[in-house]
Amino acid sequence: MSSDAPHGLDTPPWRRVEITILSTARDLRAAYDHFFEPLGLNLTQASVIGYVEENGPMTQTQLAAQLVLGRAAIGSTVDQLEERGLVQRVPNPDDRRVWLVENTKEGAVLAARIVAADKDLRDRIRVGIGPDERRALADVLLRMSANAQVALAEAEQSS
Amino acid sequence: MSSDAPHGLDTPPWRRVEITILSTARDLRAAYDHFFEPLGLNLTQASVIGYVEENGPMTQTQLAAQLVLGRAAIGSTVDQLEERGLVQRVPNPDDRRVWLVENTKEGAVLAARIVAADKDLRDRIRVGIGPDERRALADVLLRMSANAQVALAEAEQSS
DNA sequence: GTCAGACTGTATGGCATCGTACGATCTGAT
DNA sequence: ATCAGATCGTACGATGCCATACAGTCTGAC
Repeated sequence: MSSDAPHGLDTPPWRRVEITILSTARDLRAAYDHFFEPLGLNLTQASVIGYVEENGPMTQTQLAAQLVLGRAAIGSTVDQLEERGLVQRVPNPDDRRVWLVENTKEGAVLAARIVAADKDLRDRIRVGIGPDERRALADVLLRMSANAQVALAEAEQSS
Repeated sequence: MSSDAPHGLDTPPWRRVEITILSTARDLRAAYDHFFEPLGLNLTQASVIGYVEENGPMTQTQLAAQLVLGRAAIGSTVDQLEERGLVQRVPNPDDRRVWLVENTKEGAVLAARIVAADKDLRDRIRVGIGPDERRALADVLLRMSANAQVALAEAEQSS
């Protein structure tokens, strides 16, 4: 959260929704990273462990799709987690291109604490925001995302 | 926008609003960057020129506050723009700590094209999204931002 | 006046993610 | 059986931003 230029409710920074989305994203990331810091994790790392714990072993591409990140980003995240023994890559005999990422025992233990910290922060972030508002929020965001992707594709094509 | 793991409406990626915000932010940035690419600018650079053109010369700290970025980020952006002769730092006799950032003639010329491209893309991104929805969106985002900042401050304090 | 504290811009190092290119592997059409 | 094309994970360089620390400058209290 840009501590230099805090961006509170009192001083709506700019009328442009787009800027607000970008800065909110930064604030969220900062908050999550700090909440996971006692566990020695950042948001992405925690998400990987949490997601694998919840849904079982899966390939990196599947993880990337679910967390909406590129394959490269997931790859390096798994590297970090593997180095710390929280996650392991298991070969898949059916498809030798891929790994199945699964939590180690240590990772599974940590996952419980991740879920707890995650729920704690999520509840804090959602204070005063109802489920209907969150649904509307996600809905509009997804539409904007889709619009942005269409615009991007057209721009790339015409160049 | 993670071209590896596109994140369309058909496949809602994860139920978590927070992830959606982060990925939408990336999509928006990608779209803006590509739209400004013919001008040789990225989103931040274009915003600086556009904002200065609209509101007159201002200090870097003011710019940072308005664009919701840190002072360092603005500083390096102004560096880049100054190098290209689009912007200049004018000393302020009343306060020798600060510069007034203003557009050069060349910058002002470019500003017109920036505003046009900006409006074009903004219209595309807002297709199917009414002003009321945008207001609600910004409102909820700002509240989430504020909540995140509170949570962050408490986390830092307790550590 | 003076001086502690606040503020401005800069320098530096770090981090998460992207885009692209690559070799390895799978798949489907022929 | 083969082979072109798609897909997987990885490597590499680039980018945008942050946090921190710093020196110069202003400001307000005494």
